Amino acid sequence: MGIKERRAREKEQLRQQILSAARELFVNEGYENVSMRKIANKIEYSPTTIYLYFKDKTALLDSVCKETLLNLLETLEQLKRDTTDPVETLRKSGRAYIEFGLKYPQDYKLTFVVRPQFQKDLGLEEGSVGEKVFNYLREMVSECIRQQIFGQTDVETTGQVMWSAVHGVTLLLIDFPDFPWTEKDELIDTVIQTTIAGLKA
Amino acid sequence: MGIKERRAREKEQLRQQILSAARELFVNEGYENVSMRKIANKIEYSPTTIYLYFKDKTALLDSVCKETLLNLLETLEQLKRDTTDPVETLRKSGRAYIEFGLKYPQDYKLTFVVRPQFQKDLGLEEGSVGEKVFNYLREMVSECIRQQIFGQTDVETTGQVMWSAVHGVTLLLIDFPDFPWTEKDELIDTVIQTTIAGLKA
DNA sequence: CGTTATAATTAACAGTGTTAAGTTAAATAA
DNA sequence: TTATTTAACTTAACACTGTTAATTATAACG
Repeated sequence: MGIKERRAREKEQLRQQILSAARELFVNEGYENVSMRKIANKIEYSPTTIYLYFKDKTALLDSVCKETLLNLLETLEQLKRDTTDPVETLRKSGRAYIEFGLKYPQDYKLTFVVRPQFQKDLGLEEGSVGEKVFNYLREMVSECIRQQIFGQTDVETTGQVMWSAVHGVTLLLIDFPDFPWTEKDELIDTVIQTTIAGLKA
Repeated sequence: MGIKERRAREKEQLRQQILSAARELFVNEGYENVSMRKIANKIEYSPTTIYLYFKDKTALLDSVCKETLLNLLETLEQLKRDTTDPVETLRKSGRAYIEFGLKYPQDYKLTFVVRPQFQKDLGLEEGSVGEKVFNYLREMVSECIRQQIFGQTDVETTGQVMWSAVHGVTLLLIDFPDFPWTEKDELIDTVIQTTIAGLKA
């Protein structure tokens, strides 16, 4: 019965091929400017073949974003293993999050800005990768609160405040590259430190 | 020579008619889901007539956004006139900014997220409305620093930190409406207060 | 009235996401 | 091996999109 397995493997391979072609095009040319025919051309299949593997264009986008989030999650969890002080972990995580966004700006925007617009019910639903990323944030914040480092005592609100700050500065740096920002690293540090200081107060 | 004036007036009137039809549709159905034909239908003209008044769809979008920003600017400046305490002004301005974004989410995203991506030279360039909004923020922050309320002494960085926070929470609330946020008003207040507290420290 | 300028329209092009029907190729059964 | 069934893929088509060029209607001027 190795035949079925081989075929399943081949199917999975083509699925991956479609996915990486889509990612490359989405990232380089923007979701709106990439047509199904363009993706099909790139992988040398007919446009309709894609529909045998993905329900529609937004499902394709969804899969691309999921991969990206898994990537971010891995980076963050590695970081937690390497640090013990909760505030320091939070600080480093904030930095890692922002740097991830700046390193893959298109992916970041696709995941946190474009996707929710097209699939309002998805993004942070139960069991999703997005939820896992926020759960990671919850844990870190929760540890800070447990050790009575923060004045603010609500885990949810505290996490959301932190997320707002890093999300905001990430997008501003991405979207207005020509704005006379304070030197990038300094700005990022100040955003994080200010927010943490505010939470301590 | 009153004829020419009347015709110019009529032209301007139709221009405004197009603009407000476009705004209404953009806001209610989203830029992507509004076709030129839909706008044309609404004003009972042929689609191509629009092109006699606006270069293309993005130019139409541009005009809509500019109006929106002017609106925001006016709201903010009114607010400054009504308040004396600089920190209080800053707090209220942050609130007004966020509420503005939540009231016109499409406009907000188009102006601060989508548009800069496609028209890199626009958005905050010299003389633009966007620049004026940030200048407003500069003034307020500057006053706080002058009165030695903030520990942070750099006007630019301080303004950028503040902007990051409000921009971030605005977009998160817009893009993830189903996420279990802390009660909206409380979250907004906490974001602003935390950031201000952090800047004071 | 006839002429000229201008405003608005019709028809068309090249492209989009997506579906239904048709074709090819490979695996199974006889 | 040959016939049949099943899965994979493609072709053709639909109803849209933004936009342009050519054309017609309308109003102002000499």
